[in-house]
Amino acid sequence: MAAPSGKTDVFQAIADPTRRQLLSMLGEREMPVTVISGHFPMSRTAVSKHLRILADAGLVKERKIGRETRYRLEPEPLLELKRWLAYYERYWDNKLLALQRFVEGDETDGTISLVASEEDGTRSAE
Amino acid sequence: MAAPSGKTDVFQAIADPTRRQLLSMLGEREMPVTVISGHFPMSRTAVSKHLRILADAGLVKERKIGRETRYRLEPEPLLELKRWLAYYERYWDNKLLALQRFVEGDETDGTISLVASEEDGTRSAE
DNA sequence: TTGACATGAAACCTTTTGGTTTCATATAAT
DNA sequence: ATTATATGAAACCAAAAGGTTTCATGTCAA
Repeated sequence: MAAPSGKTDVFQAIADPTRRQLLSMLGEREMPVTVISGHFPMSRTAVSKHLRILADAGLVKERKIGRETRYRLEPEPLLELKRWLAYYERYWDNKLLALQRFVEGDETDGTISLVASEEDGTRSAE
Repeated sequence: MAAPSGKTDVFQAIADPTRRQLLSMLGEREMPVTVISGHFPMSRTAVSKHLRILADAGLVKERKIGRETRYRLEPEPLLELKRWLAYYERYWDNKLLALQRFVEGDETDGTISLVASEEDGTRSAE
């Protein structure tokens, strides 16, 4: 499960479904490893390794209390994801996209005409 | 690079930096494989496989024109990511979070008192 | 002080990933 | 008709990922 190396990328960190579940679970409340791993079908050690990866990505913070280590969500690194995603917002209100495809459609064999996207039934010139 | 199997998860798809770069490149304009791969330090075949993964995730659409295949961005699946991320917005304007940590911070002696989760009834107050 | 918890580190194993090279096929160009 | 281009499929490979089991260490409870 990834060398315990430092600094994992946030995209990488959230790629795994188990880790996403961990995040949502730790968002609710801070929890020690044993309790956390009780919710998963894998060994405690495996969960522990996932937690390390999340920690390396800064998505989770640990805090020792007596003999147990509690983990909690640290949402800040998700902002990077948010920023990345923000770039693509421009494609959702798809005026730009429609225009772009119109232009591209032009320099081909003509088979493609500008069929607009699903939610824009208005405009399907032919 | 993943068996050419069907249906790749979008989180998985964007985990790879090369694939993220592909997305941004194909957002600009539709392009054939050879041109695309010219921008990457790896073989054309490798790029082609990345494109297949993106296509499996629905993030990219292909269209054959003569002997070439052109790829373009299909942003729609990113909405899943957006929705996922939206859940964590609540942690950024962190009133809730602050309160939660205050309560948790109270039981630093290791005795878990009242904070019992839905499913871990096992460890309730004593 | 002895024993039971909680946890991480190590070593190990199997499957997936990201990449390569070689080959086959379809279309274009001469 | 023949050759060149564009691309995907196959077979192969090394490294990373996701797990497991075993062991060591630190802390709490009797």
